[in-house]
Amino acid sequence: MLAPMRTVSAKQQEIREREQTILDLAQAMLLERGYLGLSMDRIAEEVGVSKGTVYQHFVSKEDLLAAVAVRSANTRAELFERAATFRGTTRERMGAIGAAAELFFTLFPHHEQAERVIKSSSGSEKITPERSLSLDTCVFRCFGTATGVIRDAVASGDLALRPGQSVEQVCVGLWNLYTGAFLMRDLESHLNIPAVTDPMPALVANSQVLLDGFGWRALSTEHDYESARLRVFEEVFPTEAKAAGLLPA
Amino acid sequence: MLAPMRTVSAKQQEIREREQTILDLAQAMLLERGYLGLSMDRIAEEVGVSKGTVYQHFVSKEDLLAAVAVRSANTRAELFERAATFRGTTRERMGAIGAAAELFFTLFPHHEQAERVIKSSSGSEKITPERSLSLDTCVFRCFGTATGVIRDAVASGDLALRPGQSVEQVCVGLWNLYTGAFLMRDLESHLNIPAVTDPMPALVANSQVLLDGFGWRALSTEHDYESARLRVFEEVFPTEAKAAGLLPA
DNA sequence: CCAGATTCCTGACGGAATGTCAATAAATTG
DNA sequence: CAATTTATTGACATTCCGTCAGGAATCTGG
Repeated sequence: MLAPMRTVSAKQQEIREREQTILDLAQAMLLERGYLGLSMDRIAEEVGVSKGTVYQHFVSKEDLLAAVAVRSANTRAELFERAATFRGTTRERMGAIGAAAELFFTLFPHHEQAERVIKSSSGSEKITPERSLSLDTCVFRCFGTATGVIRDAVASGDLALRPGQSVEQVCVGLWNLYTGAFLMRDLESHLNIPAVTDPMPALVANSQVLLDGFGWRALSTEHDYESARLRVFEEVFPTEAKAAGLLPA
Repeated sequence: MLAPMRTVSAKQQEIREREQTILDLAQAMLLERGYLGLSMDRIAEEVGVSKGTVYQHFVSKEDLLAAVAVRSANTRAELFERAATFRGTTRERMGAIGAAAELFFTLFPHHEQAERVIKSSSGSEKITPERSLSLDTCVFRCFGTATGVIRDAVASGDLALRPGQSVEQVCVGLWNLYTGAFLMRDLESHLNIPAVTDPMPALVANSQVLLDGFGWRALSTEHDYESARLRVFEEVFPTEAKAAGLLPA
C-alpha cells in the first residue's frame, strides 16, 4: 500500500521538480540573454533530458515563458495582498502596495520582459488557455487588492473623489506610473539622465505626488511617508526587502 | 551633363523609395503579426526584390526594426517641439506636449512594440550604431523640450518645486505615466476593466492630477484644461488630430 | 557609342532553432 | 510477472536568418 504510493509520488515529484528546474533555467536565460537567447535545445541539454520531454511540460516556447510569468505573477499578487494587511492609515496601506511593487520589480526583473514577449501579438495563441487565464487572474487580484484599499479610503473619508473620478482611475494611475518606470529601467537606463538611470527614487516621489493630487489624506506634506515605507519593509517584508537590498542585511 | 545626373538620381531615388516601402511594410507586418510574424523573406517577396537587396538596406532584422522606430521617433520629437510652441500658460504648454504624446501613440501604435523588441537585450548589438544613436537622440529631444517647458514654469513662478524635487522628476513622472498607459493598452486591453480597456480618458485625467500634485498653477480645479486640450488639437495639430480621430473630420 | 570599372542584385546555401513523432524504455497495475 | 499505460528519446521536417560568389545593371572616361 505504501510502497507503490511512495513510488508514484517519487516519479510525480521528480517531474514536478524538473518543471521547477526548467522554469528556473528559463527565467535565468531570459534575463541574461533575452528572448532570442532562450533556446529550447539548450534548456533540454542543461536539464539533462531530451527536447521531447521539455515539450511534454510546455507546448511551446511561448508557453514556457508564460509559465515563468505565471509563477512570478502569483508572487506579485501575494506580495500585494500581504501589503494590504499593513496596519496604518489607508494612504500608508496604499504606500505598502507601492513598496510591494518595488520589491517585485527588484526581485523579479525578468517578469516584465516575459510578459511583454507573451502579449506581443501572435504569441498568445501558442499558450495553454489555462496559463493565459492564470496570468489574467493574477493581474485581477492585484487590481482588486489595490482598489480595495482605495475604496476603504473613500469610505473612511481620507479620499474624496471629485466628479468623474473613480477608484479605477486612481488605481490605473499608480499602476501606469510604476509599469512605466520599470519599462524605462529596462529600455532607457543607458541614457545619461539621473532620474532615468536610477528611476526608483523619482518613482517613489512621483507616486506620492500623484496621491497628493488626488487629495488623499494625510498629504505627503503633512506626514513622513518615507519612514512609513521603511516600516513596511521591516514589518511586512523583512526577508524580501533584505534580498532586494532595500534593507541592510 | 543633365542626362547622367538624372539617371544617377533616378537610381538613387529608386533606392530611397524602396527603403521607405520596406519600412512601411515592416511597420504594417509588425503591427499586424508581431515580431515573430515579421519575416525578411516575406518582405523581400512583397517588395519584389531578393533578400540580399533587403540586407543591403538593413544589416539585420533588428536593424530594420530599429529603422522603423527611428522614423516614428523622429516624428515624435517633431510633434513635441511643435507642441511646445503652443501659445498659452506654461501648464497649457505642458498639456500640449501631453496631447502630442496622445497623438503619437494613436498614430504610431507600432512604435512602442518596435522599441521594446529592439531594446530587449541581445538585440541591440545587431543594430547599426548610428541608428542606435539616432533613437537615443530622439528621446533626448523629447526630454529636452519637456524639461524646457518645466523650467519655464519654474522660472515664471507657475511651478514651485519643493526641496528634493527636480525638473527631471516632473518630466520622468509624466513620461512614465504615458508610457505605462500605452504599455497597458498593448498588453492588458483585453481585461474587462473600463479604465484599462480604454485607458486614454484616465490617462489625460491622471496627468492633470499629477501636475496638481506638483502644485503647477493654474490647478486643474481653477482652469478648464479639457478645452485647452481641444484647442491644441485644433490649432497646432489639425490634420494629425483628424487622422487620429481626436477631432471630427 | 563603347569598353572597362564599379556598383547593385540574385537566389542557393549554411546554420540554427522550433516543434513532431514513431520507436523505445520505464513505470504502474492486476 | 505479464500487460498496459505512461514517459522518454533523438532523428526529422520545417522555417527563418544572414552570407556570398557569380552575374546583371549602371556609371565613367575616351
